[in-house]
Amino acid sequence: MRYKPGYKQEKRKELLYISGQLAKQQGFAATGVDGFMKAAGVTSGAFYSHFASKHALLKALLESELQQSFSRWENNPHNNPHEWLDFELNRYLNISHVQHADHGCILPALASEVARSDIDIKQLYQQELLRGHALFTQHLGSEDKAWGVLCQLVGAISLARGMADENIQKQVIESSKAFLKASLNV
Amino acid sequence: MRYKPGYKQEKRKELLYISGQLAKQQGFAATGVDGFMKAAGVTSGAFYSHFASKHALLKALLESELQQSFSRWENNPHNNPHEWLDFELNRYLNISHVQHADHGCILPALASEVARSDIDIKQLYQQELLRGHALFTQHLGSEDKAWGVLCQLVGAISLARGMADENIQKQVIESSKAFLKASLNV
DNA sequence: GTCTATACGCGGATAGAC
DNA sequence: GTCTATCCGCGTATAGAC
Repeated sequence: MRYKPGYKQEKRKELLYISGQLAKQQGFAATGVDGFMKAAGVTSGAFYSHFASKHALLKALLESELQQSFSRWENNPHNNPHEWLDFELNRYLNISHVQHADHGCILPALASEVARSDIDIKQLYQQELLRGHALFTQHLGSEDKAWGVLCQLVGAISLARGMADENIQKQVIESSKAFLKASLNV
Repeated sequence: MRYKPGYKQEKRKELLYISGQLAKQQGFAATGVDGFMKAAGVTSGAFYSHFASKHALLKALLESELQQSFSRWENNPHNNPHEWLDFELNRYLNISHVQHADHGCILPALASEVARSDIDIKQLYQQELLRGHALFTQHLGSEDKAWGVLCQLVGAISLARGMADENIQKQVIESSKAFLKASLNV
């Protein structure tokens, strides 16, 4: 065998990482298989030895990215609710997240593409998001607040990314952050 | 002349209306010029006598749809802040809006496509959204609250649309609504 | 496992008849 | 103003050599 055992698994992870960046930046549907693979330094022919179809890539991508998001939330080092929330808000609602979608959360980047996908994509998405919601509920002490914060985070980044001026982008996320802090007396 | 004067303008409005529904449902980039025109009962050749390019259609679409959203907010019949907000929340955050994107607000449907568009699209988007923000500020008495509510509305619909089960969709928007009502003591 | 080459369809846009 | 026909590039996916 010309390739080490375990090579394929590592290569797959690498492809997912690079494709994830590109999908978040340019959109998943808008990027061709050629584009994804060119960014990873291989050709489109190689793609199909890792994924059955482009649809399969989207599913693997969502799973990988949502699990990473969950991990980040889980690894928040703070314990008391106030500090925990503050840490998340500062990490999520900042100008760098608005301007560099490729290194950001997949939720605001691909929400509308998931909304237009078929049922198995939505089920995966829902399942992972419910895990996130449970974690937020645990820290915020309320299911409503947990959804409220999640929706606010996604909405703020989504809206800010459409703005032409950086100052307006900042205004949106800073207002959103202030609104959340005032709303959650935790 | 075989066509009445004013015909072209009316036809353009009709094309915008139908294209808007399709763009919100399927995505703008994902729908071809053929698709838009087929829905309107004409062929792709006719398209180019109304719009210079597909890009020009997106711009016209955003302008038309955002002005409609603004009009809806403006025509809210209530005057006192509490009733005004209640009316908006009930209109925006309901299961029908989640499930029928084609008749809904353009913000959650095309936010990510605007984020990936060029500067003149973003400038138009920003300009119209700032008008909306000013209106919300006027009724809520706070710029932070106005952005907070706008972000929450967009985020809630965006997240809910990715959910596989209707019950979870309802949970998201009802929680979001409850969160907003609790946060805004207007 | 990755490469090149290729089949085949769809996308945006234009030309010319009516 | 709208139609049909068409150019050309890009997209997904497959076949076969290495």
